[in-house]
Amino acid sequence: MNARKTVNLKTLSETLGLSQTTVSRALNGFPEVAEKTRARVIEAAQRLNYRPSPSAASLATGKSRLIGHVVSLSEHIMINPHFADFIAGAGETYAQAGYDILLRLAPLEEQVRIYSNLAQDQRVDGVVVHGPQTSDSRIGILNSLGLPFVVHGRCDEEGSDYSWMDVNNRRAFHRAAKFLLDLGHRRIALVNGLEAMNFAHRRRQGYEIALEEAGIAVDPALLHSEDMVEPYGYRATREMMDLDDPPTAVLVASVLPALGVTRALSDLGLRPGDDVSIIAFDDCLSFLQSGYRGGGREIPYFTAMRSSIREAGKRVAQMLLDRIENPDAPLESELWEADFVIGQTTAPPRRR
Amino acid sequence: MNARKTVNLKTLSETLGLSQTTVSRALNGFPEVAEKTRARVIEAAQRLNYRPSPSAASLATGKSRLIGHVVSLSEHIMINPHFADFIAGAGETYAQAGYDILLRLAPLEEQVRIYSNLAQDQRVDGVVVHGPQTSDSRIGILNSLGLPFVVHGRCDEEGSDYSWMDVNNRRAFHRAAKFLLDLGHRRIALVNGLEAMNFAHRRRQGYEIALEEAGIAVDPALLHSEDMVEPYGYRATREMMDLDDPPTAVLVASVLPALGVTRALSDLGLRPGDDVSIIAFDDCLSFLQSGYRGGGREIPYFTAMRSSIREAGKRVAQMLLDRIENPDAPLESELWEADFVIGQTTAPPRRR
DNA sequence: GCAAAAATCCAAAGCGCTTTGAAAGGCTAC
DNA sequence: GTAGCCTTTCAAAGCGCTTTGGATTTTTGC
Repeated sequence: MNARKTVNLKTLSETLGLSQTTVSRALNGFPEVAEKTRARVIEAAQRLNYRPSPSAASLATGKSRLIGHVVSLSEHIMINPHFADFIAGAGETYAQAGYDILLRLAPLEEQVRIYSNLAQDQRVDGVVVHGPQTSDSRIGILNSLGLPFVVHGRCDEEGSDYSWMDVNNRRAFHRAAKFLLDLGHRRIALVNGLEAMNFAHRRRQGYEIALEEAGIAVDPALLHSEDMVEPYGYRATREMMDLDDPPTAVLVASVLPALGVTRALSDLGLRPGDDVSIIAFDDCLSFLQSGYRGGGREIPYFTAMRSSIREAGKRVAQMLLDRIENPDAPLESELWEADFVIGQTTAPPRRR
Repeated sequence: MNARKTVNLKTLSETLGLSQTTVSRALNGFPEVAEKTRARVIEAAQRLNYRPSPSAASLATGKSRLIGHVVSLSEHIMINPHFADFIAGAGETYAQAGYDILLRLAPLEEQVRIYSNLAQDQRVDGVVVHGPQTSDSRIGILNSLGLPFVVHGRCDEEGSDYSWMDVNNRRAFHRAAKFLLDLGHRRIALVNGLEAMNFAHRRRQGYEIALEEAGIAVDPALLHSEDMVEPYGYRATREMMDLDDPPTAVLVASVLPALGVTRALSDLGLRPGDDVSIIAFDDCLSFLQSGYRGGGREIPYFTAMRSSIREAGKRVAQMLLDRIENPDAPLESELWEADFVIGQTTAPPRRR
């Protein structure tokens, strides 16, 4: 009825016959207000549908309750589809804590400037760094800006310390390669992500170490490094299967290009597993997932290294919120091991 | 050197020997300031790296330069992957105009409340409505809140008027079904999206009208309606191919389930096109795209109805920004026609 | 040359919140 | 009863911007 004008602290406190100070403190849980008063205040606030203005609060406190995610469109002018799942996880955590996501698209080379601006403007309370390169200038800048941040992944830069959460990509790929080697494969291809990205770099290391341990030389013709999309897997596979000595197994950086790999094989009349083995890194992308959540009865399609990127989003978000709450706490980092699941796409190599 | 404390309007105006008013107006392009003064002000602002505080500006003007996107996690607890591409388009438009995205995850049933809060808090200057249902309560609320918004899609609710941008889904599916009918198919399946969504509802209408025109009864056994993910296409296809009278062609709501359809066929030793025709709605998802941007030489894989969801994002964002600039302008709406492209997955039905 | 109009610029009042520093009220202890 | 100590509440000063309603200066018109 009388919700004509939106009620603010002033009118609320006048209604209650209290000062703005007391009302503000009552609502923000300060100890120096009598519980009885607090109850009165809270009741009135709810009844009058009072909500503090975020911009006013932000101006007064310097906190925006916004978390920055600056993402770059990758080569194909797209948002990395893995990002959607990451953000789904992170967003859930933020929502519970009363934070929102501020999303900005910007090419990598502008991100340093953007972080500076976001920090100076106090537009966000913290940021998540996506897709760290092997050596990444964003880290140093963020540290010097004093803006809380957590890196999803790592970079190998010495010196500056920072919070991060990563999957043990090197070990995962080492293990997968070893699995194929143990099956008897000798010609193993790596359809990797962009190796400027640190995660891809590490995956390659794992792969190479395994080959080395088996006394097998790395063949550049079996190495690919691109954005992890479906057509890439297709193209790479078609190329390699044309070689004189084609691979008998393929290690793929994501289920997305792995789909391309299977499509290529299918075009060639080959069957994954029987003819060519495939192991993919499975980020548990929700729109591709099959039989993972569903009780585990079904045999998954791909043999895979598996780690939910959505769970990673949750965890990174939580780490960041913790840092924001407590900026002086020691830096944290977490390394997750990927699961290894055996599906239908691996078998010993076919005899020639 | 003296960048100790961040420079604000006050210090900047003192440095210049001007009032805050003049400096503010000079920077915001008001006409009543001499061009010479304006130049001086702008120069000084840049030199001192002055940036107006967003929260202060927001408090003073009531504008946040934030666009709200409230998205619900769909049944599979995921962000719809189509959304990522939409936001990639929209984000580009926003970035150019100096807006950011405020992203919030929330189940559909909470969105009405959330919109009310966002409006009351003046946290966003406008919102994009995603995934409109056939009858959607969000529209009415937004209109009564006076918060500028544009709907991606439409709802069929009478009465309340609103801005929207949609693809002509009914016509696209009508045309695709007709194409299959003309090829001689009589058993055509529809692997649709969730029919609570208006777009899916309209697609089904197009499909049914085409069948009706051809004098063919709709067979419920050939109708599916679920979240558009890969395993869904797989499962639906496996089920239908087990029928006594299996379909000879499938109309699929997205390339994602279409991948599942091909996987199912491949498992059955059937080839898309030769054995079973497939037409998919292709949103030009960037991570699946093949040979679309690349000059058009290659024959696309799927025969498809095609409309870039990324371009839709761009357009919707622009429409929203226009509305925010000029809230009293007449409502706009746009209906896009999908392209129809012939790929490798359609052929006349195989003779029995 | 002078009144009127136009062009510039300014002081101060918000916007709605948090927080400092102090006052008032209520209680205990002697 | 009153000094002293919590407890509870408050007035007022920001936070950094925009904007209203003048004031001042310059230009224009005749």
